[in-house]
Amino acid sequence: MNIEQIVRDSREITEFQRKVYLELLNVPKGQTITYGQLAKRIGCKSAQAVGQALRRNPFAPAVPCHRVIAANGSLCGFNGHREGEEIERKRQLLKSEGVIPLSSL
DNA sequence: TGAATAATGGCCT
DNA sequence: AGGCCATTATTCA
Repeated sequence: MNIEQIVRDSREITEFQRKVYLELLNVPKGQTITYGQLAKRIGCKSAQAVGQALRRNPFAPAVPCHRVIAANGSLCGFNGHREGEEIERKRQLLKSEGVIPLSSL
């Protein structure tokens, strides 16, 4: 089963969060998006709401939350707020996708 | 360049 | 209704 179907079938989340996850899945690999841009895409006016949705996201490893970055191109959230070995692992994953051109170098 | 502050909008308790 | 947040833009040092 695809993650998208799981998101659509999940009623444990609000429509707003659903849009966030779907839009996030809609982001092509190797392509990053800021909270503001993602929020705007789903018709939201606040990037914080998107950040909250990702933070509360029940599909943590399923959704490519690592493709979402801050407006200044910095790795926020998974690398800026919470610290852990798994976090660095995601950072490596980002590099594998072509993200992080010369910011965290 | 980096840190701190104010404003914004939705979600949770 | 109040508080929280994985943000953003602006300002100060």
